[in-house]
Amino acid sequence: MRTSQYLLSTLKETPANAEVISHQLMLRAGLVRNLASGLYTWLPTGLKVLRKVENIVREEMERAGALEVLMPMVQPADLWEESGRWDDYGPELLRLKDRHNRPFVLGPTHEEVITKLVANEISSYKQLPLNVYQVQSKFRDEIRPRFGIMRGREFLMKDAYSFHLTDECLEKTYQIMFDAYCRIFDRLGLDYRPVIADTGSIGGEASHEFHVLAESGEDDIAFSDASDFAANIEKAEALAPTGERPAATQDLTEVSTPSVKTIEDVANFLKVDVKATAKTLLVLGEEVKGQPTPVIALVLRGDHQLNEIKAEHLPLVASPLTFASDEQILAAAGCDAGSIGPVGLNIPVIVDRSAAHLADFVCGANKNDVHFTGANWDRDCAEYTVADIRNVVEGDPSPCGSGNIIIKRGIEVGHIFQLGQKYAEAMNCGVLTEQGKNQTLTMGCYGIGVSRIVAAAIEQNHDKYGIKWPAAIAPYQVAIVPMNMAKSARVKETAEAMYEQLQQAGIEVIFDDRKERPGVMFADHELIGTPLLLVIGERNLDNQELEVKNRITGEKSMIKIEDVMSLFA
RNA sequence: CGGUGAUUAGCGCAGCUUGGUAGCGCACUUGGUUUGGGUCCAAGGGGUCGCAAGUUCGAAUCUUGCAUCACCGACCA
Repeated sequence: MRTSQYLLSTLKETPANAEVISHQLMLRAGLVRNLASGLYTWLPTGLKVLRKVENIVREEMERAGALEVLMPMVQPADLWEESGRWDDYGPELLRLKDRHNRPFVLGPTHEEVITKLVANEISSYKQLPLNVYQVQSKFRDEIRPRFGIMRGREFLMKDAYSFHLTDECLEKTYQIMFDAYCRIFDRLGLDYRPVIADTGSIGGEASHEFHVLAESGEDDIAFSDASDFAANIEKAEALAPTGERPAATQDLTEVSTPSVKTIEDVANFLKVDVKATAKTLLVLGEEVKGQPTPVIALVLRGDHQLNEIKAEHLPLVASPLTFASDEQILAAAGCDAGSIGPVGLNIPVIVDRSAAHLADFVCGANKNDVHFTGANWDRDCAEYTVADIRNVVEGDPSPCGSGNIIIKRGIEVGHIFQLGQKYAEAMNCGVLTEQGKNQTLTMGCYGIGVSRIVAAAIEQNHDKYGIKWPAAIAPYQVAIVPMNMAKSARVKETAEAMYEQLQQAGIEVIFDDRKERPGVMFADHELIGTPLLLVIGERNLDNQELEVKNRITGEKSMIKIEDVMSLFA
């Protein structure tokens, strides 16, 4: 490609509303342009990268035995009613109507469509297992799109779905896909980790996420410092403290704590360690028909934070997790938030394992501006259950039994699930077995955020000059940068010949034939991140040499013109 | 959904306090100059000042409403 015939679209200045480095560089290098919140146009350079990622994903899917299909983005609402997700999915699901006033959705994912298809197409166990995938645009009406391509509303996703007669067969395919995902991220040249994950709104049993490690990631990942253990913090188990709970030594005592609200304030005011306090959060319980909404108390050690995912998985607690309103708090506890405690509370109390290990602790007294000191479980509050409801923190013992927890940020670029029969059952998707009996299929599903990978790759590979693409996804492998081509016939001839030769060899080459000064060309190609620059200048032509600059290592070297092709061997 | 801030040329911004019909840098066009790290000079083109209403002889500027965009928060006991 000649730059004179190309849409280079680089920017010198960083657009004001781009926050993270990948978003800034994608705009400056002319990869994407914003259309509206969370919606982007891919420019030629960006699209080349996107397609490369897509092709690597596609090759590995084919190698894993998955079959490519393409499903519609617009899906009839009744499919979603059949699966139950019309009600469950929430406002991220964009709903719309056609001219006949029939309801549709813009697909955020395709379990319904594929399960319906398989229910219609597959009728015998002999056709199983089946694994199909597509690379297609998804639409999720995100509450807050941000970080450019990273959390857009419309984005490119590879989604695969597998269908099986037995759980054993599903597990086998799950492992094949797990391995395929590792190969994909290896080939992409990314620093990534597979982590144990929660299944979220998709539903199902076993699940792993694949995270690209980066400071700007939106997820916290808990690692063990002594083993391979890695889990999304949503899922990382906080173990109970070891040993017996210390015995009570203090009497339960009311203390006045006027206008002291937060747990830090209480600890400071009473001159105790936050770790010796318990905080009590009121959330809504699971509705029982014909009765007022129940309120549940969750008790945590003062320095710990509630894990909403763990909490909403508890049978008593409503899902999604909803905090009680001020009125509901007053009705249930007889005081305002800030003075609630488990002692004498007349609602179900669920205590985190660490909070349950406290003795002589500080907590609210269910009277405004009053707290207890010297509170003790069983003696002062007998009715409670213990559960793991907090986030792990650095230094906690790892749930794998070896080492301690460290926490890093990650960008979720892949997620695989063992779904089980949730959709197959709802959509009546089954086959005849060898014994001639109808059997519901069991499913797996496997997603990769193709467009998000482009942003994640930049987060991991950049410097102050711009993007440093891993070779596998660089838009061009090499750039020809001629010095003063307009004046030097020799430079022009050499550059043109080099361009011709590289093109003939099938190498993706961008030839900067603009009438620009060298600095402009260098800056542009460094911004775009082309891995190799061939600098052709008058001063080296007497020796039949040109300069090779490596964008990744920064190394410069001279090479004979006749030897250039050896760079691509 | 809550909070904060922004909206003036493709991009980055000034002008607004104190109302008089819009400016700077980059980018773009033309001519010249320069040519191994974002040259320099000159001349140009491009804006319903987010939208709507109001105040006023007169509104980018003051008032009100709305919209859009961004960031933070949605963990508060």
